[in-house]
Amino acid sequence: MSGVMSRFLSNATNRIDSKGRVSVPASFRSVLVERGIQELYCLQDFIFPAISIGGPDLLDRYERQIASVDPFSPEANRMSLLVHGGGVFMRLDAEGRLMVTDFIRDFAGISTEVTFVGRSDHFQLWQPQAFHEAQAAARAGRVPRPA
Amino acid sequence: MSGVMSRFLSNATNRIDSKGRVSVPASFRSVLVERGIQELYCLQDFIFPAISIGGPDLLDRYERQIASVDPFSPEANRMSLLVHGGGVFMRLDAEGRLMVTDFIRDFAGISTEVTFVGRSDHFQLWQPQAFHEAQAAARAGRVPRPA
DNA sequence: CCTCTTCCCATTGACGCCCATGTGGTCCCA
DNA sequence: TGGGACCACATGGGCGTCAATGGGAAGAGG
Repeated sequence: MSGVMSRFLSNATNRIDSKGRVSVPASFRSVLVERGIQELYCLQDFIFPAISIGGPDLLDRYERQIASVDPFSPEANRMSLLVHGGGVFMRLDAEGRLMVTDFIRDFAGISTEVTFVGRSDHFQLWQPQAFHEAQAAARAGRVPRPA
Repeated sequence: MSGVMSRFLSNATNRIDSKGRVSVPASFRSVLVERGIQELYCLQDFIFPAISIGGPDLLDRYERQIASVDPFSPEANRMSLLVHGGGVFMRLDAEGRLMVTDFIRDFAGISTEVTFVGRSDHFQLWQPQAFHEAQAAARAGRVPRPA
């Protein structure tokens, strides 16, 4: 069971409440539990107007990439600006909700609803219509336009 | 808990008050406590218009970097000028605020608001708009890929 | 004597923690 | 097979706590 279930799949759209919270889909939450993920690392996607969310290992992978070049080089400085300066740790509340901060709203263009999209080892937050359009574009075989 | 959190991550923008003080984000302050950092070493970033802040170990790392290049090169000369001639020690007040001196204002172009940017082992002070532009530019460049 | 700094306290708004409600779906049983 | 109890999950909101901010007053230094 755990083998198949322990990855983020499919998508779901939930509403943001008056306090700016949104429920993470239960199927995603169970994956987080199976993977032992308690701290969520959130990062602006490099291509799409979406927020990528995963465990601390997601950050580790980017840091290994940064470590592979000269740490004082402009290249490392630039990557750190994105990965460290643009990333945030968050945690869910007791009911499995997360705060939709301005950081998320502004970058993803989210206002009242959030679409959760599974990406196997992590998941993403999208503005619902933007997700549908990106998916339609992908289905048509065209190259999606970056933000 | 402390393992994951004990690095500077994400960004936040705070206001400078009439006395020229600004609150360091609580998440950054807790990292300073975990690392036992009481004296803050501040210097100009080599690439961006930003002030880098960390513990005394930050100075050590920069000195090692200078030592690793030809000591008579223009590059080493320039770095030494910034690190030794431009660096300054500061401490926070009881409420966790720091004074925004002219040294900081002039170099970073800061006037009324400061953006704190996490850089893992240190953090930086940016003029808010400049930070957003630098991040957008970094994202538009070559994309870091997870290992 | 005046200015700049440091220490202290007040305010307020945001966030975390908690419990309540509603709704859709499922399972059981008549 | 239709009805009803039950349950999981999404959602709503109260309330206490803490961070960010503002400003007064005492102290140091020119």
